[in-house]
Amino acid sequence: MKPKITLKDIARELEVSISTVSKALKNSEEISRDTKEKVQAFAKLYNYKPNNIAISLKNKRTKNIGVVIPDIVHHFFTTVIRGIEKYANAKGYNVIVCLSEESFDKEVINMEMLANGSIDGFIMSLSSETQQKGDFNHLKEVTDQGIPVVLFDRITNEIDCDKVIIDDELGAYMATKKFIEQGKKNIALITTDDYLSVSKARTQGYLKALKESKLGVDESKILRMPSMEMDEKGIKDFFDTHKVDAVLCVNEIFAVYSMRLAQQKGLKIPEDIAFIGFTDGLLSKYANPSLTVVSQHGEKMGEVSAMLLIDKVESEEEEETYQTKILEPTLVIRDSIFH
Amino acid sequence: MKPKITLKDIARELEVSISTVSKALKNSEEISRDTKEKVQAFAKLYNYKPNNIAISLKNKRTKNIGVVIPDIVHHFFTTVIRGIEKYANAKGYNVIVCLSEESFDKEVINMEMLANGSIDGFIMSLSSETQQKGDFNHLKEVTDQGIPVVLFDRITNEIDCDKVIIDDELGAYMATKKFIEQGKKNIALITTDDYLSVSKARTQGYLKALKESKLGVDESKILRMPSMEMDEKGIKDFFDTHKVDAVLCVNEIFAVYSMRLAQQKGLKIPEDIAFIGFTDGLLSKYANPSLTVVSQHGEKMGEVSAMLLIDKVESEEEEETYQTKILEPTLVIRDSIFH
DNA sequence: TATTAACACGAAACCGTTTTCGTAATACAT
DNA sequence: ATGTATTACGAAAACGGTTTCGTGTTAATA
Repeated sequence: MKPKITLKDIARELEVSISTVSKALKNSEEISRDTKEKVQAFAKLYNYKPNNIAISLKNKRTKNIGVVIPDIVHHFFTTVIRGIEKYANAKGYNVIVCLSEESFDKEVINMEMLANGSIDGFIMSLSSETQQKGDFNHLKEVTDQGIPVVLFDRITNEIDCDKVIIDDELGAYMATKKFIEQGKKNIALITTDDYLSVSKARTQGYLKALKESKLGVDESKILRMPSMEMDEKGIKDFFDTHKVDAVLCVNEIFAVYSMRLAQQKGLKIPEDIAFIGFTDGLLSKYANPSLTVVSQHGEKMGEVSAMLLIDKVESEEEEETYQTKILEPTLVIRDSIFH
Repeated sequence: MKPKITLKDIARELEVSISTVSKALKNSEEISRDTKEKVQAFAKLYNYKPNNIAISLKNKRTKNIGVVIPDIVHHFFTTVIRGIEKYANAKGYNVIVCLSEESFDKEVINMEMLANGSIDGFIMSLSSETQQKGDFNHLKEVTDQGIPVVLFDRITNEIDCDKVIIDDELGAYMATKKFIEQGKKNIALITTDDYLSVSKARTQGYLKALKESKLGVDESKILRMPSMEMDEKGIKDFFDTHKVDAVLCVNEIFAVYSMRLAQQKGLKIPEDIAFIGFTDGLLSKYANPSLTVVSQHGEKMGEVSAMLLIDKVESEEEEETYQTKILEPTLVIRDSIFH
């Protein structure tokens, strides 16, 4: 056991003052060549590394960023984290991940834990419960304290801060349009309740495309699930009672599961029924047939979020100007539709 | 903007000393009823929360744990993180996640960043490069400094610390045995080079089961990929040149991709060819047919790791006794084999 | 030789807490 | 009236750094 060595230790051993050691290690002009060499050699020998906590306390900067997300097992969020990590690490920041698990209370608790000095800023995506409740006081408190926040994907307009989203409406619009172009007539949508900002936007895109076409909207072809969680029975019932030849799903799990149901009914994909999902995850790529998806570019989203946050954290002036970056979704064509 | 309030602020406003405020907030017996009430009311009114960084510096405890893993997009690791989060959060700890991305250098850099006071201990799974190099000095340095480390899944015997693994050999043994019982004669293994501790153990389990049976080992039926990364061509070539009726894969991606290849050749699963993978992820569950897997119980692994680590962190005596927890793998039977 | 500038370093404050120890003021016993 | 407990609080050190400012010594200048 060789415990960490401190400035004080070096100062004692070398019989100089702590300030001299500190300056010598920073190569300050104030210190003589001799002393600097002596101190630096000693520090190197004993592998001196400054204590991050002490520096944080002094600088009031932790070089940590807090990420609060609903879930980590969903592929989309993991790619976002990867993007955040990538950018943040390159800038010398660490990432503290907290999971709200779609719970409002956990989101609040996690934010409070981190807001007391542990982090320089937040990157977050709201839990479904928070979006449902519409209570954003915990966010307001944090921004009021001058802690920068970046919201991504699941955002709210009630908080003034930087935001990063993809154009969910456009994504759904593109997908639906694709179905229409390919001659599909009965296009279903499997989504969730509108309290989830992304589901709402996607539903709008779907509706928009249908309204623009001669097909028109048939509300009965929209299945609204209570949450993003899988409900096998709900989907099964829907397929047993509705005849459709194309399905747009707000995530990939709904889509892949639906594909399996269709196959069990003996339907051919994409001839009899075609599928498009959201989120370009492993599931879509390795499904059988592979699933066409609207890619949300999670990694890019993470990078952009981290960039916005770190810019704010490191900018001296506290400008009160916020931007919303809207990323373009792209359609990744695979075997679940014609091509 | 209302910035955070400190003890000093309260002391100034109430015209008492900082120590009195500190004690009053802790309900110390030393302080009179009146003063305590006054201070506590004031603190509540201005929403005083102690600064974590200052407390960390004082206590030499951060209540942060560092998690260094090769990748976050793999389902297994995300479930482990979730398990860690769950336990750690319940104990009041935050989780700092760093990704090595299978790179030795990144692993070293991340550990060094965190080891200088940012965390109370590490939970990690080694990068493939680290296992390949066999260089564990960065781990040794950390443990030498008295920072507790828990290794999970991808471990090494060269470091004395707590470890959590599943019995990979047993898992592979169980899976192979299952194939044999079901009458499969040509059982292939798709694995990686042996430098990955888990692949090595799984290969041993596979070999053991075959040796025990009358089938015996046929080395040509083992495909060793250079890494856990997908190499579509490698697998395709293997299937084009080998006739097999059962395949054990060390991860789910290899398995799901192999299943698709088999289906493209017109083979029936599981009649003509059966599949078992490792890692019980979304992919296995939603594959078509669904994939039988050896479950690694990632979440449990995370919980156990966090428990071991926090126990060490919070124990006063620095016992030099380490344990290795070996979790039992379980076979999750799905449609890719008979049942 | 007296004055000044440059150099090299140390003392001390500070970041926000916790905690030990000392002490003034009061109450009580003798 | 004197001595002793008890109460209620404050001063100060400590955690490990950074940074400002002051100062003694030497060297250069007038």
